[in-house]
Amino acid sequence: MKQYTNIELKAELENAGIRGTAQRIAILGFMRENPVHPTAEVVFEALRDKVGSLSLTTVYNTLKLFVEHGLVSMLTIDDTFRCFDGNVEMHAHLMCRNCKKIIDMPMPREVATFLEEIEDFDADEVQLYVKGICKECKIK
Amino acid sequence: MKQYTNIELKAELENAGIRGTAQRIAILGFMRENPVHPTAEVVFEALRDKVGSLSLTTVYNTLKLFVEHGLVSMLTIDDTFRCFDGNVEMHAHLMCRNCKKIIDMPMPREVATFLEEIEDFDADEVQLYVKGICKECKIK
DNA sequence: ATGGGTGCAAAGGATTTGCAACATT
DNA sequence: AATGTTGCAAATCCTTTGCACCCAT
Repeated sequence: MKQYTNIELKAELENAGIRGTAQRIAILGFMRENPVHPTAEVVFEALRDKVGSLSLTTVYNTLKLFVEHGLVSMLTIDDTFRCFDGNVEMHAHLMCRNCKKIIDMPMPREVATFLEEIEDFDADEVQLYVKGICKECKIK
Repeated sequence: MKQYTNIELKAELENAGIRGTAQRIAILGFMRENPVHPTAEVVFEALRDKVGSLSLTTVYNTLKLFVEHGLVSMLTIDDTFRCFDGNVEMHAHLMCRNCKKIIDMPMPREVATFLEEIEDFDADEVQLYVKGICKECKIK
């Protein structure tokens, strides 16, 4: 997994037009380096001991800010939790109904074409969500 | 818009394995006859004066029950509201970020193929969500 | 010193749950 | 009678907000 330096992360934040504070660098670093789909709570628990000072409020506010600046995306695949994705490239998601694991998949090519063909609508985001049961849960 | 008789609605409920009470018939009728994507609150406001007795709690519980029995589907296109769709055929949704209107679209054919090709995962639902700005909001 | 950032505590809001009354078989 | 259904009120949970303090420029 690619590692990012604080310098790189700070530059990315400033390129996006926001200040590179310690909390933001830590949160962006976590999102970039971990190919998971964490909730704000998960990000907070992962970083609370690694960052000098960090509150759950800041994680919520920061992730929201990151979404507004296109640094991360928000997934609404499940109505019971809100999670985030540090990979903003267009891709699809599978979610296991049993273990709630979210798996990345390439987006079918035709979806990009579909987007371009939509009339009378300025699309800026597309999400393809598939739900079902993953292999591990099926075995049990 | 197709009209449904109470007899038809009751039969549909009973086919799904649940009792056809007055509240359920009214809610299912509303979902079938209105090609909108209402929240529980909207369904409640639309029916509260038309049904002898109806509570918001019952609307919540009933829509949840309907989803479990495949009578309606739940959309998670927006993280700030949960809405439902009386059309359970596979199709895509566009949502305007400004007016929050949700528009139905045919699902790109390749998505069905994509579903079949997924390995090690038993898919049972797919949602394609597109967000952007609708024509009416763009004009303003 | 000024504007933005953080974090605590409190508020907010949507949804669910406990439970008693009610309806249906 | 027994079981399922409804609806009120209360509880719950996630997220946002108000505000005082802090930091960086």
